Amino acid sequence: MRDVEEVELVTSDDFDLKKIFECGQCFRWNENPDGSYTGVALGKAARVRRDGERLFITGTEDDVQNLWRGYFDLDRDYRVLRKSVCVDDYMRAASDFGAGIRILNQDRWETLCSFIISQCNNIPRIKSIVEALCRAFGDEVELEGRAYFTFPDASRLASLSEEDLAPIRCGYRAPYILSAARAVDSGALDLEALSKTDLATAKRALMALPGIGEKVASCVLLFSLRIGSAFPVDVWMKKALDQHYPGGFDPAVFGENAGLAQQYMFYYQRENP
DNA sequence: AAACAGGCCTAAA
DNA sequence: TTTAGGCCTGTT
Repeated sequence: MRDVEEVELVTSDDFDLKKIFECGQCFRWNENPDGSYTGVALGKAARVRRDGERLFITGTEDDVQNLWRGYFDLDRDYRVLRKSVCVDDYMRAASDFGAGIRILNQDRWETLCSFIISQCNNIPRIKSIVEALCRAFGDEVELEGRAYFTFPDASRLASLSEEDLAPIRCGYRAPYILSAARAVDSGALDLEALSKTDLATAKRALMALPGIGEKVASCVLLFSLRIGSAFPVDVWMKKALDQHYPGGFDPAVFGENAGLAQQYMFYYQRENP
């Protein structure tokens, strides 16, 4: 294995690789035996590792400035954000426990497609379907002598048939993927434009597509459109809310940080069932 | 073997 | 407006 160029990521305190990659927001990063993570995002394969307090990622300084800085949301101070969601004892505990989580700014189309796949599936299967999709239709990229595959563009999938998707074994989600791909490819659904609108507008536009409901739409808003008030509620979140807010709950108390509050609640619930 | 998994859709009250 | 059942597939 030849030496791979690597640069240091400068971060604030709240940056925990395990929590960031395993709090349910992404599906393409995997832990290595040494505790580093390898994954593919934004068209690049990369490995991220911790060395004490320091953090390194393969690639160039340009990659950090142009890709990873935004992807890892490095320009926001999560210690401040974390404090802002401590509205009660429960949230204090949850955000304490989840300290280190950051909300990634992921590719919009990849996020939409991945969360369509996520419905009624467990994480291992979501990951295996996404991986199969990339292997079949993405571009090959190399890292440390190994081949990885980028997430295929909407335009690449738009021309496919359900039969073409059969090998990835995504079941009844195949037509949903294709219709979303065609909507994005044709411009009927402009994800970048939606990222400049508000929660209600963006959510409505996404939910107009078949196979995209409240939950999937909310994940897309939060994880790729930078709409921080989005508050995805899945089965884990339902449990958490029933348990801690039996009288009902309005995420508006968190304002623009509702999504981050959701991540803390979700992670706390999953790790302490 | 039958139930279930990080939803969504449709039909029916 | 809310609720039940079905849906591809893989795993337990």
